[in-house]
Amino acid sequence: MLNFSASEENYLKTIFHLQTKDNNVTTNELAERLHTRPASITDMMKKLKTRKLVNYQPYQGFRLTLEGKKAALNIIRRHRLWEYFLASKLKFNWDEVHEVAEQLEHVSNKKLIDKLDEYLAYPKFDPHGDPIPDTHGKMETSKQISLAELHLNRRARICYVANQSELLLEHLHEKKIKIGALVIVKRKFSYDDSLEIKLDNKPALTISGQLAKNVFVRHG
Amino acid sequence: MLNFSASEENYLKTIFHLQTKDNNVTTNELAERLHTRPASITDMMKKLKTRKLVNYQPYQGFRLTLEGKKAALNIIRRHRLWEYFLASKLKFNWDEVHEVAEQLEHVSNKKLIDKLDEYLAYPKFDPHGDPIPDTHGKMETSKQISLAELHLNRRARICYVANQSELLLEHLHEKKIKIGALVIVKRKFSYDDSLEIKLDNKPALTISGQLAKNVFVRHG
DNA sequence: AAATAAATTTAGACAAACCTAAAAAATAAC
DNA sequence: GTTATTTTTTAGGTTTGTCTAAATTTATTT
Repeated sequence: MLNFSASEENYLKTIFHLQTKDNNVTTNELAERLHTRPASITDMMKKLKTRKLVNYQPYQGFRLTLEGKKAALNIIRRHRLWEYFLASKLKFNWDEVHEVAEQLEHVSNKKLIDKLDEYLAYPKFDPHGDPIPDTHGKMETSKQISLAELHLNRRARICYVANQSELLLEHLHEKKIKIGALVIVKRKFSYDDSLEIKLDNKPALTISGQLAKNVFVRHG
Repeated sequence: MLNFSASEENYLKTIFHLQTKDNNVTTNELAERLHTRPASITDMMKKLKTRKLVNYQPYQGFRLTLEGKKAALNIIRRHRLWEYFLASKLKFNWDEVHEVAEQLEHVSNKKLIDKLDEYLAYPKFDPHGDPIPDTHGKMETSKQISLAELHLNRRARICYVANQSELLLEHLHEKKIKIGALVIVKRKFSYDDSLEIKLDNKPALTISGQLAKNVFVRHG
């Protein structure tokens, strides 16, 4: 595996997140995301092009080559493994892990990451619900979403609860909402963002938008 | 706590290790230790002086200010905590941890380090037997002695290995001599300074005086 | 299709952290 | 106490990754 500077890694990772099947990443888009200036993007694209990590023709935007994608997935693997570590072992809140992982991800030592992965028992998703690539860059294709984002009548399973305050946990207990339960959203009330859901095919119940935002599910 | 570049941190840490009560650190000394050129040391000393981290008068060598020492201890704390983590949780060999910790130590986030410390149950010594500073820079001072100096039949624990050459480390591995092991010197042969020792109450083995001088223990 | 606006690139500069080669200071040798 | 040697510093240069301002290309209006 080649070696990259922290800067190069941030570019690769961010291009990966921005590029889609049919849309190249643009200079301005990337500049904004990286809190840098368009001129800096152009500079770096030239460099990444000579390293064969991006395809780039002036004024045409850019996308990762296969090699670039491989590198990006490796960086994302590190980031998400550290996020998982921070949340599960060090008891960081899920909304605090990203910032720290941004730094840890640049420590590049294959053995470290593979041993960390093993230590964490090969987790498949990070605390935000994003899939963690394995050593070969392969990962699950589903993403964890909040109950508030779940479409009507789609079957999903509760897999995570964010912001685990005393009050929230008590409320969940009250409503008998548990990790692993099958859930289907039956109605959405845009007036107050509350939802009517069914849990494990039991009678429907209503929950607040507040609550729905903190309960996460995965399709399937 | 102020913010330092990885480079600055390496300088601070290394000055801390080199400076003694009565001897300033010299330019060449530091250059050799950091695998850099003397001219680069001078450059950096000027910078660290304006930041009030070292006392430095041209041609007179340098030493850390109180502020610089505080910073150095913080970096050493990070380094040794990561070493401990790598050895105790990720099952790295104790002779592999240094290299990885050299990278991890530059991730600066107080909460991360304090939570790591807590997670590791506030270890007092790293896998090489060096004491780990606490949040305030305080650490154990207990005197280590070499195995060669240990009295007959006194129980002690192996806590440190000096002169960590490839050969020495390999030899230790061969003899299954590990940090943390309980050791008792059973006989001393003045003919060649070799020793007969017991490790963790397993059958006695013989080691050379050469080796004994490089293996350090702590009573207890 | 010409004019205007927006996006992108080029040109030139800067800071950090290193380098080499030459000069200066301190130390050691005679 | 000069001279020679070693150590340290200065002067000037390089690379990486950033910047601003100006030029250029592409896209949008009218």
